Amino acid sequence: MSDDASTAEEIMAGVYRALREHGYADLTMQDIADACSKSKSLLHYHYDTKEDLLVAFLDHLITTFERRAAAGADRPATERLAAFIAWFGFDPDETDREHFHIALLELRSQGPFNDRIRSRLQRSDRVFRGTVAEILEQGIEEGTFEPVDVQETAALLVATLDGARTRQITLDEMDVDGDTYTRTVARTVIDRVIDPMLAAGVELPDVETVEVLLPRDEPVSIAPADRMDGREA
Amino acid sequence: MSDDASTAEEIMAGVYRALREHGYADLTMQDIADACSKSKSLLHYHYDTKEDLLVAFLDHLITTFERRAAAGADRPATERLAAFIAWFGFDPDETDREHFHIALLELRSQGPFNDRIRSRLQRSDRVFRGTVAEILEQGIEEGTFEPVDVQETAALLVATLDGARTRQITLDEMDVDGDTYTRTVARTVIDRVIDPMLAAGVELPDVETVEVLLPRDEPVSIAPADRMDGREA
Amino acid sequence: MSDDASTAEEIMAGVYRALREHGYADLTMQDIADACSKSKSLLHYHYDTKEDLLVAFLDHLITTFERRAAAGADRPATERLAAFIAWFGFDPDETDREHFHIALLELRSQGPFNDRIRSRLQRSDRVFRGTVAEILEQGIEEGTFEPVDVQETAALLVATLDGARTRQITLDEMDVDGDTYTRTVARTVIDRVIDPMLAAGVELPDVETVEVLLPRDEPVSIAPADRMDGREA
Amino acid sequence: MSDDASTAEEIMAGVYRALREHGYADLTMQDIADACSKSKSLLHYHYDTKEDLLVAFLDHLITTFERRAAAGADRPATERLAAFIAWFGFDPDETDREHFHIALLELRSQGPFNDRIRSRLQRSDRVFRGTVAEILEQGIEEGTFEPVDVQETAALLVATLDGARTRQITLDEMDVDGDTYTRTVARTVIDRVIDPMLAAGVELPDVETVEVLLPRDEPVSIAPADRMDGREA
DNA sequence: AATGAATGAGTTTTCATTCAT
DNA sequence: CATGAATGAAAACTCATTCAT
Repeated sequence: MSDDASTAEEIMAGVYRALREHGYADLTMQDIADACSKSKSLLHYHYDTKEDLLVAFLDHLITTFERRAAAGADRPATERLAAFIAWFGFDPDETDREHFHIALLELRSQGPFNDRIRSRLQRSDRVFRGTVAEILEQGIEEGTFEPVDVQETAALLVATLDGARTRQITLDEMDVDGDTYTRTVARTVIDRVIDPMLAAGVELPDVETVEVLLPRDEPVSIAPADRMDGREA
Repeated sequence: MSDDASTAEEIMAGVYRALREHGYADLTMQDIADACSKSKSLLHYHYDTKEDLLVAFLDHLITTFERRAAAGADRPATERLAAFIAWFGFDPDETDREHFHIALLELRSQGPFNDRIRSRLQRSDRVFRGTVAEILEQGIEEGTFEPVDVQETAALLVATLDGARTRQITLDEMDVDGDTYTRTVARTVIDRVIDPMLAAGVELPDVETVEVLLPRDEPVSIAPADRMDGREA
Repeated sequence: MSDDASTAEEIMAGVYRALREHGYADLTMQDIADACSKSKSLLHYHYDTKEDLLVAFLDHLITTFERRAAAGADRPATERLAAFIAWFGFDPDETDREHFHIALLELRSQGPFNDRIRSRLQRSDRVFRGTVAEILEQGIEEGTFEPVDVQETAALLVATLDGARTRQITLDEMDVDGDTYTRTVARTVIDRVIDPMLAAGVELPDVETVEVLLPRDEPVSIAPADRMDGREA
Repeated sequence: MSDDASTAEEIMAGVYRALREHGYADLTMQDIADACSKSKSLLHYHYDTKEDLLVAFLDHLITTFERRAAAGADRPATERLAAFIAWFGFDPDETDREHFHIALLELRSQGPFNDRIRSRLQRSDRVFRGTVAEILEQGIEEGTFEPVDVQETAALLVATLDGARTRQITLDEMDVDGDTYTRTVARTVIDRVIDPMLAAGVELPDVETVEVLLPRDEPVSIAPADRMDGREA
């Protein structure tokens, strides 16, 4: 299995790299093949069509995120929230993080036109908002957060952080007062939205130093059944 | 010139329609030609390359927005801000508004890979944030807004509204508690961010009923220089 | 029109040549493009798919035959029948004739698998048998043929001549007693089937010397509407 | 050997089935592999190339026919001739019979382009015509047939029956007066060609009820030498 | 200004074949 | 014997762009 999984993983890594180098619109099977040092034919051996491959990649991307989010579930709510915000904009391994968002942004532009991709984007939205909502609920139970409408707040936070991230990526290096777009917006949303929500005496850990979710390079094994379906019996 | 302008306008309208029907990645010159009932050759007569055409279209899109924003500059700040928010998510002519955002979203995915497009996206960001910042300054001067960091607040509002809009478009009909994503987020941002910013006794006009920017169909003439110059630096 | 028709004609001639050089199974669009000194793209400009092109070609082939058959309709029945038989196996321009049959044979192998091709083959069968049946009826009316079952006889003659022709083509130069397969069979079918059908004193003209249908190279104009449907308006 | 033969037989059966389902032009090794529930690799283990496999299949097809024909050699000539005709068009197990002819028809279209296939088609022609010729000679010796040119008559009969069969297969369900093409033509050829050839008082057994050649399912062992030798001269 | 015809470079996909196991 | 993984070569088809008119 380790060998099989490795091929699938190499392909996923290839999509990842190719996607951020070329963008969705200019992404060719050849680009992906080059990015993982395999042949185009092999990609088609594992995934019937380009779309199948990209859909599998989206699934992979989201599943990876889910596992990372789940991995921090035992920490206090304030730390988890700080980690979530940090993941959007303060990761020291900026490059790696940015690539995740670029990949998602690129595929996102296909949402309005491709049902299969849209259904994955919807899943990713449920995962994002669900994660934040769960953190908020935990905080309210713990007494560290004032009671607020959890769904609305989650929607606001995700929209804001995602919007900031998207703008930063697409505009590249557009700074506000010498800081990145995402950092500026994240700080402001903490000041204006999150701090007022915290119970008296509670403080959000510094998003600059909080440990971001999972260690970055934990291998996420790809279940062959999920996305490998060569044509032969 | 009226005739020239009309052809250019028809082409721009064609790009607009083709872009939301096919998306950037699958947009062909033929799609655009079909959408404006012209021949591919004619598009190439006016714009040397497909990229030239799309860049001209982005310029057109942003200029149109600028004029609309400028047109409301004589209204009070609270009304202007309500109108800006409404433009993102409460326009009764939902379809038309959505198309603007789809068009922008599609081209945005090219930002990281295309300098010419990115420079236009940067301009559009300056226009968006600049408009909000100017409204905030006006409100502070008028005394209807408490003094806040104008740049930060503008960045936050634009990121939030844009993020919500983007998610709504790409996810299509993902609702939060029976409302659209954008509406939910807009209401929440008003509650948590804008209302606390208003001076005592001041109220934001209802975003559901405020008049949204400019009349939608004012013709925006397209300067020939913008579209004929072939490659730019 | 002459110019348009010329392009369509050149393409048809290219299919004709490519088909006999490569056979249906190994026929590529490139083969056809080479055979008419055009680009593959041009073929796709005029015909959306390879299948469309081949279907158009079959239509062209059958229509051409129909016109040739119709052209001899004023001759006496015995002469027409002799000409029909000669067309199958005694044409002095053997090469040209053989190509028609090779083309038909190749496409025929697709009959059981392709509805559109099969419907054309059915049309060609109606034309072949109809032509013979009409000749027989004319002969019976003229009194040169004994009354026979016209449909059955036409079916027999077409099956026999076609079967002989097919075998000759696929076996290549399989001779019976130093004559070609088709010649042998044609002579035998004249002796055993046709001669007994002739009225007393009537003789079938010599199939070796009778004039075969139409002059071979009359241009058959191809109605653009029938088979040209580029995508542009 | 029984096990070896069984694998080879399964493969031959696979070619048979795949050929009639997909046709020669669209026949892939994968189709054949699927049709015999084996892997592509196994096919290549037994036959170096696709062409080798198809040539072996043709050999198999013809050998099978030969054995069937030989098996009836002790019956009277009229019965053998009726059985031969019946085999073309009156077999109660119509489906099975039709598949033989489809398979042959499909490979036949390659005759003009492939020497190895053509040589097998020539062999099949010799077998067919030889069988009929031998029957005719036997009949003449027995005194049931009038003396006729045996070669010519055999050529005529084979061409006619084959031509009818081919048309029926490629046109599918083209009937003449409510009967199948082959039946109509077979009846007519009996009336016009065979009956006049019979000695006075002799009658051809009813082709509808005569026993057709061999029992259909006798296993035909495949000589290993035939299929293992790779390319032949 | 406008178009239809034409093309070259490239795209996804297919497929016979090979190879390691 | 038998298979799954892998690949190179080629297939149909696409598309931005050019050109003659």
